[in-house]
Amino acid sequence: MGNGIEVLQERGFFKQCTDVDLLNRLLDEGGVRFYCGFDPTGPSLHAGHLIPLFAMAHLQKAGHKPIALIGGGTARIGDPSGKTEMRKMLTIKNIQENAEKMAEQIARFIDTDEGTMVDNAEWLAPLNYIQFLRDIGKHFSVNRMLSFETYKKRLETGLSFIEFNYQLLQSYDFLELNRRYGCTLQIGGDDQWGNIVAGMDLIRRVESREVVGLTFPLVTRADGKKMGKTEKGAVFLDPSMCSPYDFFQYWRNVPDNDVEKFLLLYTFLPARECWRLGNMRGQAINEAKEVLAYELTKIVHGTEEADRSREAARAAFSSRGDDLSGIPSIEMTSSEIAAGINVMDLFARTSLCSSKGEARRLVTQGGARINDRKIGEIEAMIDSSFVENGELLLRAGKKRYFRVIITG
RNA sequence: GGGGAGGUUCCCGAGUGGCCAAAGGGGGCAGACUGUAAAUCUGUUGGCAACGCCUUCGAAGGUUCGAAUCCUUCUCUCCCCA
Repeated sequence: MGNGIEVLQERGFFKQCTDVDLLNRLLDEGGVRFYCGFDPTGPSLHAGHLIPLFAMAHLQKAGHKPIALIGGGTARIGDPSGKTEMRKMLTIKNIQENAEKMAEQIARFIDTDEGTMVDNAEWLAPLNYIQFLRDIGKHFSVNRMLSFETYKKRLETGLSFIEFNYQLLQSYDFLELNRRYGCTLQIGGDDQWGNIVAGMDLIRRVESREVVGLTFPLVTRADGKKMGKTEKGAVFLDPSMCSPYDFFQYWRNVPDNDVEKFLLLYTFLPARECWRLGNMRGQAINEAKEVLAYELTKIVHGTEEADRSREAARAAFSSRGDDLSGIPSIEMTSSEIAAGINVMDLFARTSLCSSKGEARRLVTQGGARINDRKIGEIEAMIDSSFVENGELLLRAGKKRYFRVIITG
């Protein structure tokens, strides 16, 4: 078994490292304490967080000890890295709620025994300003900070002092984790490079200890679309914000040229298998996409949901299978449907259309179907005669499905 | 603190009294093509009880028959000076 670094390199997690030789020496010794931060600025982790989660899992499998740092303190500030605008301030209560949800989600990826989940609010919140400036602030050169790309960019659009301080806080986190847990490695997305290097420098100055930083490449899609974005927003890990079926479908529909890369990054399948699947061409690569979607959905939502999603997708798009239960649904009473409901009203009630105007457009343009029957008239009334097997299968366009289950 | 420039629909960005629900681009959605891919082409893109009505152009007032466009106050951002 290797020290973990070759796994990361082989699978595409390796972008930059502050000192590869040192990293190798450290990892060879085994049991390295490493950390990665997650700021609880939203109610759920999303596709963009998957890379660090998988990286942590790989390193843990190689025998190292992860620390998932929840940025309950730093989230009160907002990291300007990679952003062009200031992030709006969140309430402390809000941040705490987010933090709890994120902790649960992170726990799906790493084994969280022995207190490997910490919140930096623990040491950042009680900080004394004057003391912090004396102890930590003196080690930072504004000139140097301004030379960083992230700040340069923000100088054009505006950078508040509070955001400018983010780097000091993240550096202090690294220092604190080094002191408390002997943490010697910080990993993160490449947009964190500046912050990681700053933390490394701080530890060298204050503790005279050498630590290492490693970043992952920022993942992009071959078609230039934003990673993890759907028409309705981000691909969240929280099933109430993005259903397992929709999550599955996002990965099932990834561009051909990304399949191999994503299999390596977002599944635990052996690299050899990823390459094999990624090499498929034409029609055949759909099989590889299904594997990608299935494996990832399984990790995030569990085997049962992954099975249901796959079955539903097969039933909807191919002749294989007939179990559509994995497709998102709402319920409607039989008396309600017996009375009849207008097509537009019906579609507008599902997540297929967000307004009646949108539903009208869908129907007018010929994209609305119920149980495979095209509905082109906006006045059309849907009643019991449309029901099959106790439900209505609504379809918008070629690949968006939704079920209306008739009850009572 | 002084001076200047600005805040427009999901985003960027036109519009400086009626022809403005607001150009253009991006994004989204739909149709054609196809492999539940990409690329391309076409249409469409505030809401609704829809030949009409309502809400939107930083916020609140005001002028006017009529304002995103004019005036007042407030607020936020950027730039220059201190």
